[in-house]
Amino acid sequence: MAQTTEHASRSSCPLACTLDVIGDHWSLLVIRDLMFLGRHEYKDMLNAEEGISTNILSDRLKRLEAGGLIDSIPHPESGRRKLYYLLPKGKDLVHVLTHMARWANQHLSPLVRIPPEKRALLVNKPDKLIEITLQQLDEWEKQFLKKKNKKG
Amino acid sequence: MAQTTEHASRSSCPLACTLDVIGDHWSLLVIRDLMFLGRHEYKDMLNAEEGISTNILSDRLKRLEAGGLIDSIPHPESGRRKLYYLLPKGKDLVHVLTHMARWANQHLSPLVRIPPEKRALLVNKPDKLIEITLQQLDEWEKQFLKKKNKKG
DNA sequence: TTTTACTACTTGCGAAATGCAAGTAAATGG
DNA sequence: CCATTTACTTGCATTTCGCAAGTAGTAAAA
Repeated sequence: MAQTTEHASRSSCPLACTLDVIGDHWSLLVIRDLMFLGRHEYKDMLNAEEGISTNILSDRLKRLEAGGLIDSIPHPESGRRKLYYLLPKGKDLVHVLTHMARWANQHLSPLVRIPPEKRALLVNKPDKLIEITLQQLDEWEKQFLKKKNKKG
Repeated sequence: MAQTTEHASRSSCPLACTLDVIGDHWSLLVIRDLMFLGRHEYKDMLNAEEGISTNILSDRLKRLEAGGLIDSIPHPESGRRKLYYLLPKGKDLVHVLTHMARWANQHLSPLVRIPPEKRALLVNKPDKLIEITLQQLDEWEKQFLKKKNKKG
């Protein structure tokens, strides 16, 4: 149960404790990449439109790994590549992220672009969207983690 | 629709846009204070156990105000005091925060202290907890904002 | 009335985090 | 073998945060 951030909290408030783990700009974007966008490699996350720096990406992956939210395996096709994936602790943030996306759709909409089918689900059936998301993560795992029951 | 953070996003992703507004450690704690803990004054937030600095608190209040999430009025009893409160845009973050609290309860529980009645609601009836929270905010507003329909 | 205390900030400066761009080591691919 | 890819690491400038003192306005106490 490592406390992985420089804001080692003096608080026992649940929200403060959560923010100690994921309360910075970049950590949640990394989790977003893994959860919704199928970005499992360092270079994929690095090339996302938000423009994270290499040192920050590396640092955040380390922290999330240390906190038990993500893990990684060597890529099955290449020894120089690496695949990151969400552990259950990380997956359980799907509700937080989904409600954030709903909030953005409601309050920041001129800035936000969501594909229409996704937007429809997000607005009308958020639970269904969550379910679909988690299923897709399951399928990814079946494909890539099936050979080793590693922290599955 | 001001973009109030240094991370002016190059992204149209809803999550990235949300994190541009509230994706730092302190902003969500300010919103938590207003939403769940009845801390409506600067000095109350300053004295919370997380230990925010005066300049950061002042800065975050300004940003949240500029982003339309909160507003303030003079305290009815004293010209040197000030009351901050959530606008609808800020209140709509109740779902995000509630799910964060649930996540903490599930995954960070040795660190987290939640009063038993609240924990029961959080775990079993989160929607009820949200409803109660919003009602309490309504009542606060009826008491303090009733004299001026100010951005109510 | 004057003095003291409270309130919401502001400020100066050191510490910490972030961002940029170049560099490095290991594993391919040609 | 050389060139490219991949996942980082590093040096340094910039930005943000944290600490503590300071400020201006509004009471409250003497």
